[in-house]
Formats: sequence, C-alpha cells, structure tokens
Amino acid sequence: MVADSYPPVICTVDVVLLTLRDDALHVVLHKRDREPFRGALALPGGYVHQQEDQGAEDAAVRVLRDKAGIASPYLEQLATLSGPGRDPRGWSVSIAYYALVPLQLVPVDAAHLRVLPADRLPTLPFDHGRIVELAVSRVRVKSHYSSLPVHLCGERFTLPQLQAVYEAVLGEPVNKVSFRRKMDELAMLEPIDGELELGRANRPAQLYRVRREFRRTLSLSERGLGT
Amino acid sequence: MVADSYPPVICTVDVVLLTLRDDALHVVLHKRDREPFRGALALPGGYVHQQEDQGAEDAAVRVLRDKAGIASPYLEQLATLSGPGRDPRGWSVSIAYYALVPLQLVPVDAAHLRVLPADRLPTLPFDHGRIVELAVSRVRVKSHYSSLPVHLCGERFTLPQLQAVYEAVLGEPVNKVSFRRKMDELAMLEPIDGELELGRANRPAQLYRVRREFRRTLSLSERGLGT
DNA sequence: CGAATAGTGTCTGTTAGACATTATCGA
DNA sequence: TCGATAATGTCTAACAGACACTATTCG
Repeated sequence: MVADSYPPVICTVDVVLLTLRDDALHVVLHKRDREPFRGALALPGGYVHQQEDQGAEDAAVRVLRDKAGIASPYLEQLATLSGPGRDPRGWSVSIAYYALVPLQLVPVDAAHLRVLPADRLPTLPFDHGRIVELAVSRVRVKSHYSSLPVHLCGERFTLPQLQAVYEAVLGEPVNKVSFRRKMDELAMLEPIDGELELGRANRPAQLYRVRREFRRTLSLSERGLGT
Repeated sequence: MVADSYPPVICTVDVVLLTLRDDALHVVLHKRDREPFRGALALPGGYVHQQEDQGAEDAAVRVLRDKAGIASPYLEQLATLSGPGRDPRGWSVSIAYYALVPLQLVPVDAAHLRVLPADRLPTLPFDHGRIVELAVSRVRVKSHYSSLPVHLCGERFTLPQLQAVYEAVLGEPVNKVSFRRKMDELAMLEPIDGELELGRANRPAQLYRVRREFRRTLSLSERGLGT
C-alpha cells in the first residue's frame, strides 16, 4: 500500500444553493470565516464529520442548516470533484450537491450571506465556479422533463406563476397549452379547493400545491417541454 | 475544527465495468487479493493515489488498467457513496464510475476476473450491489436518448447489430424505422465505404463506424426512443 | 362595460410506429 | 428461383405548438 505515507485526502461537501429572484436563478454564497480564502465568497461547504454524518448527504444538510439557515430543501448529489490542485491544503475531494429553495426561505439579510445571479458571479475560490456551472446546467436539463422547478416556488402558487418559473430556469418562453398538459401529465399538483389569487383586474388564477408524495422528490415525464 | 481527532476518511474509487454478452448486460468483477473481503468477487476499485492521480478519474483509469486490463473505454462518473458502515475499515467515500467496453476487449479468461450477468449477481461486498444497480439504471436511462450503447460495440458494426445492442440494454424491442431515424439524427455514425457484411444468405448489411469526434463521447437527442 | 389575464377548445404541422415494398445476398 | 434479411417508402396515430375563444375579476 501507498496511502499511509501521505497526508489524508481532504474530504468535504459543497452545496450550490439555488433560488429564484427577479425571474433569474441566483446562488446563495457564504463569506468564509476561516482559511483558506478567509473572507471570500464561496459555496457553503465543510468537512465531513465522521462522528455525526451517516453519509455525505448528512454533511450537506448540516452545512445548509449551519451556514445558510436552510432546513429540508430539495437536495440532490451533483458530482464529485477531486485532485491535488483544487484546494491549497492538499489533495482533496468535494462531494457537490445542489439545493433548490424558494426565495422566502433564504435569510437574505444575513451578514455572512450573499444572493448573486448565477450567470454573473465573481471568480470563486477553489473550483466553485465550475461547480456552479455544473449545477445550473443540471437544473436546466432536468427542468425540461421533470417537476424540479416547483421546488423554487413557495407552498402555494398559480400555474401562470409556475410557468414563469420554468421560463426563468429554461431561459426561453414555454407554450401555455403544452405547459399545462405537461403539468397535468406529471400529476404532482393539486388545486387548493376554492382558493383563488384575487385582487387583480382579471380573471383570478387557481392556486395549487404540490401533492404530499412529491414534496421532496420529482415527477418525471418521458418527453420534455419543447425547444 | 473536528476532523483531526479522527482517522482519515478512506477515499477510494470503484468501477462498474459493463459489457454485452449473449444479448445481456454483464459486469466484470474482480477477485479481491487483500482484506477486507479477500477472495470475494467485487467491483474493481482501489485507493486514490495522491502522488500519481490528478483526480478520481485518473484513479478509475488506473484501476481499470491494472485490475481488468482495459485501456481507454467509455468512462463516466456515476455517483459517490459514503458513510461509516459501507467499509469495515471505517468512514469511507467511494467515487463510483461506470465504463462500457465491447466483450472482445475483456480478458474473459483471466483467473482473477469474472463476467457475470448484471441482473443475476451474487451478493457483493461493501455496497457494490447497490452501485451496480445505479450503473445499470443510469445506462438504461441514457440509452433512451443517446449514443451510449455504441461503446458496447466493436469498431465496425451493422445497424441491425447496433439495434440488437440497444434492445438488449433497454430490455425491449425497438422499432426499426424509428431506430434508424434516431441514429441518423444523432449523426455519429458513418458508413464504411464499400464494406458490407457478406457471407449470409440475405442482402448484406452496410458496416458503420463511430465518427472520430464521438469515439470517447456521446451524441444526445432531444426526444428518446419510444417505450 | 372595458381592460387584463386565466383557462380551454381546436386546428395543424411534426414525429414516431406499423406495415408494406423493394433490394441483394447465398444456396 | 427461393428464402432470408437489409433497407426504404408510406400510411396513420399521437403529440406539441399556434391560435382563438370564453371566463372572470377590478375599476
């Protein structure tokens, strides 16, 4: 064996916490409170804790709670990045996750957090810029054929609101009729009985919520939304 | 900080090496030559080597070469599994990859290797059974809308042969006309000029090969092959 | 009532699958 | 010439997108 003569591999998790603001995907970044890159904005992340984590996902959940004040968002493993150069401390592994959360749940005023547009980020430490790219691209692809974007909405929303969320994530307009057929096919929404979005000078929209069995998961469709 | 008082996280890679035999996906397993589970069949895997690996993928390539005698197959990261219980030596991370290779390139007679059907495997050590499930499911999903299965073919093949490969991977028959339209759309094949598969009592089939620019990558299509 | 947007009906072009037809080999 | 399979043409059913029409609210 060989490993014993070398320092341990540095084993961390990093989370791309995504939310929607002004119809654009934003990333929640965290001001680092220790070296390396102390004071820089970076993805919330941290070491795996052997004594408390039953797996890397536990570490990601803990990081989201402790560093971003977020509990139980939609969370999925993204990729694992590794190598000798990505962390100045040595050969490292980062198990990267992405999370989706409605803006209302983000503590936007916290001094150690920033919410920045995903497509206009400053240079980030480590390979965090690359990780954000991977996350955004994964979210875009999955949004074509799944219910992923509903996790960017709050508990109650109208179909026109949800369509706007899809359009923001996909970066292109979506046909209304096709969109509604697709949502129907995904079968993950239920109308909230008798609840309408009143107060505007037009026909009020029906309010919907995600069915209980899809709250922390996805519904997939065979064929995606067009273009 | 916390990590210093604990033993290092065990950092390994494991590779699900898939091939096609008798129209069924098979996994190449490796007889372990050291503890734990010495002598048991398991996925080819090993430690990350800090001094030679520029990343986990390098480790996967090295493992494939050293343990399975395979060079430069199609290789893609699958998932990362981790936790305190999956390896008896302690808290461990396995960065799992899957690889596709034509049967001709597998050293099927090597004493330390076994080629077993993916859907009828014995119980494997660690969580390798779970990793194989993930790999097979990933390959099935990707085969619906990509050129992934061509990596199970040799250099030259006919369209009927390739269709049989798709059907084996997907586990269901594929419409011939749709299949050919899809291959055409993927635009990754080129006929080998004047080369036909002669010798049988019927019209000979045109031989094709993968275009150079797709040799180690994929071509994706918007809409997949049907059910 | 008029403006505005929600929600739905319907038409049409595109695409996938079923089926039929032609092509080309060995025997 | 026959049997077999490759390769392709064509019809049809399913589906997505465009468009238009109806519904319902506020002012």
